[in-house]
Amino acid sequence: MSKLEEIIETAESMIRERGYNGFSFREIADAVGVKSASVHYHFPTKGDLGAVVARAYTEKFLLALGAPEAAAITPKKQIERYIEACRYAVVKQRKMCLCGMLGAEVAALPDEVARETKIFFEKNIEWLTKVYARMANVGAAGALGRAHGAVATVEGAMILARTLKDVDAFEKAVKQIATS
Amino acid sequence: MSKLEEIIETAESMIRERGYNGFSFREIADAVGVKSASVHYHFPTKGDLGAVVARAYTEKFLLALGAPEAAAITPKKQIERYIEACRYAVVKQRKMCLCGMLGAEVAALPDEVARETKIFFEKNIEWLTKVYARMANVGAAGALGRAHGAVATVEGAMILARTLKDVDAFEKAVKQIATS
DNA sequence: ATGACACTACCTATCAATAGGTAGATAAAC
DNA sequence: GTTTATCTACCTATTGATAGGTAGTGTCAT
Repeated sequence: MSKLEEIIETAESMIRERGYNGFSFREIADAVGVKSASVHYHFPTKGDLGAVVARAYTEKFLLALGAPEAAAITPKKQIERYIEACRYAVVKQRKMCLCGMLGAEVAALPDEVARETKIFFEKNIEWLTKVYARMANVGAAGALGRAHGAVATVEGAMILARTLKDVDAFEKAVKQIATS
Repeated sequence: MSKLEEIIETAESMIRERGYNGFSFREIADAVGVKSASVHYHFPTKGDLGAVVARAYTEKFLLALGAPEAAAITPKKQIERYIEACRYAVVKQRKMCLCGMLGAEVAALPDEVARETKIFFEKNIEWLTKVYARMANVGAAGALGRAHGAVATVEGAMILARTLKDVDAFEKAVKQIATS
């Protein structure tokens, strides 16, 4: 892996653990094994780095979800897949969702980072809305509402699990979306 | 209002806007009209301040909710009151829930602040579980699950509304808890 | 094939600003 | 005359960021 990729990966990990204001160029440089000036070479400002990390995360996340209109898989299974992606983040990686973290801190972010964070949620809602719309008993407005509810619940469930130091809190919280 | 009270109030406001790592003693001092050394007089360390702010917030929040076993009010109305408290925070005050913010950043917090944040969620879940348990069609396990789901959804809904700059996203997201 | 040049990705060294925190003086209140 | 709440002044560490140097790689006209 190139130093550039290592920087992005390390930054993602640090933001997901301690937030945007919880890491520094020097910490990333130390973790990667370069000097902080080299991080600035790739990303002139902290906002540049944050925006690239957020965009890469969004892309990776959506790729893992697959196409929302995939006929080979039931919508219910797709919702379970969505939850599974977040479960992996909080249970296995023991970290927040990157954009859940950035979303909480949104008022403290440079514009370009806030913009990418917003896009993450817009695309999540778009994906979930399409999936819910495929369900038999759900109308257009209902799908949109359920999509908002699902994103919110999953993000909140991650906060809950980490704060309570109890991964089962995540399971309890998301059970509603999975079974509805 | 005493300077001490002003410091606590200002700290709460700043944490809810930009997070624990998003404010400094000097900013609080400037906002209150004292010197940063005077803030240190009341709160020797940042952790001391954070812990007091979190504890005060929890107390205030629970007081606004009232007793969970209040027979004069239906459980459904109590859930609506819970949502209303959070709606006020995000729609009127345009800020995160203090402990939603701290919960996201929990890995970056001093122990004493993380502890108070955890207590906030434990008490929220306790309150909601008691309320849900009063509902006719809900068992003990169901009440606990619904309580976790409600806290998570509400916290996530606040993140969503702020990031999307759309207060209606909060309404869409919490609609599920209100009508279930 | 070779020398000149430019580009990439790092480096050293440094900057001004800000961070959390401390020591000790002061002035009013009890 | 002790306590309370503030102040001035300062400390060390860290922050995001910049300037300028360097080693290795590739390109290209001669």
